[in-house]
Amino acid sequence: MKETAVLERFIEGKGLRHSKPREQILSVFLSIEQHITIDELWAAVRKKHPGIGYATVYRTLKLFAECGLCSEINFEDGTTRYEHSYGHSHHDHLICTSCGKFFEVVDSEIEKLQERLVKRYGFQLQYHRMNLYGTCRNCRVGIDRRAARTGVPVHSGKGRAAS
Amino acid sequence: MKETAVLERFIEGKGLRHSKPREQILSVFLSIEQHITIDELWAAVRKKHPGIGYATVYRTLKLFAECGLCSEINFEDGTTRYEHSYGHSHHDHLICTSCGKFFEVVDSEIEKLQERLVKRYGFQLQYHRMNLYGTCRNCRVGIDRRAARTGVPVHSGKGRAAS
DNA sequence: TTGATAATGAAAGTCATTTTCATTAATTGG
DNA sequence: CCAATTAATGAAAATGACTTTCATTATCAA
Ligand SMILES: [Mn+2]
Ligand SMILES: [Mn+2]
Ligand SMILES: [Zn+2]
Ligand SMILES: [Zn+2]
Repeated sequence: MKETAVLERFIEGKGLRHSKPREQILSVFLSIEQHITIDELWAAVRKKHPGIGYATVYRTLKLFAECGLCSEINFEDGTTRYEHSYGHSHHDHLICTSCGKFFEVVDSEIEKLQERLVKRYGFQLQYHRMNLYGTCRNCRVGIDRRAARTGVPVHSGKGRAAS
Repeated sequence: MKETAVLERFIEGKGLRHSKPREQILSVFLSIEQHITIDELWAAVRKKHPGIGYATVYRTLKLFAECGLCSEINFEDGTTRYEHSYGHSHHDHLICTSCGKFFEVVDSEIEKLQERLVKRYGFQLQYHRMNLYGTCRNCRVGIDRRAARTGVPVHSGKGRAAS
């Protein structure tokens, strides 16, 4: 099913009303393949549809989340981001703490072990969030160069996750 | 080394000053084995030491984080929590979405696979955050009972993590 | 004891949401 | 099509969790 159809069905199913702003926001949202903040999406939406207000983007994104078109992600930087979720399967994130570059990753073995882990505690897993923070190869080159200049090594060695 | 000593050394090392509020906050913080919010800690601190202000608790917690006495955690509920980190090794969290009960967990196999995963992308892991959300056994009993009464099944079956 | 200055408490400021409310726009029964 | 009903919207105000400011207090080295 197409995303617009997903939205329409959801709206009808809940006795809500169709509206232009929602269609326009969906169209712009789908055109951007990113982990986008409300402000960023609002800016993009306004370029094509100047009248639309922040609150409408905000409310519409919540609606999209409800009908499975998007999901919220949190990289602990103080603002929520949204990503497409319809037709996109589950994935986790690998984020460079230096330049912000990220990858979407899945490791099926880890996913299996997560199931095993929660079962040990009598839990039934609903969802999980796994963010791996580190430095990408590019940034390490820069860091090493700086370290060579200053004589101060910046990263410690093996770098096993802590805290 | 004792936690108070960790704090003292850090303070001396940075040329800061000892102060009663910091000692008092540390003492109360250490007495509470929880994932506590600033407000909760402030409330607990004020019971014993009424004069202490929110800002001081806030600043002191940041200080503790700097010297490794506590670390921040984020359960995506809008407020940051703090947990003891001195003498506590890395762990992840298993959280019941129904009652809020949680477990601190570690799966060494997962930790190894995380290393392997990031290497594939040329990253050097610094730290990670893994939160597993689900329903605990107790809550499922309640849910099943409700379902039996209403005839509406609440959880779907296998329940593999999504989103 | 004293001067320099770090620490503190109260209050004000930020900033990302979240809600309110008057107005606009879908929907629906005539 | 038309009017009544009420959901949706935009602008602005309100929230809430931090963060910072600033006048005052407490430390501490000399
Ligand atoms: Mn993603
Ligand atoms: Mn913990
Ligand atoms: Zn990078
Ligand atoms: Zn529970």
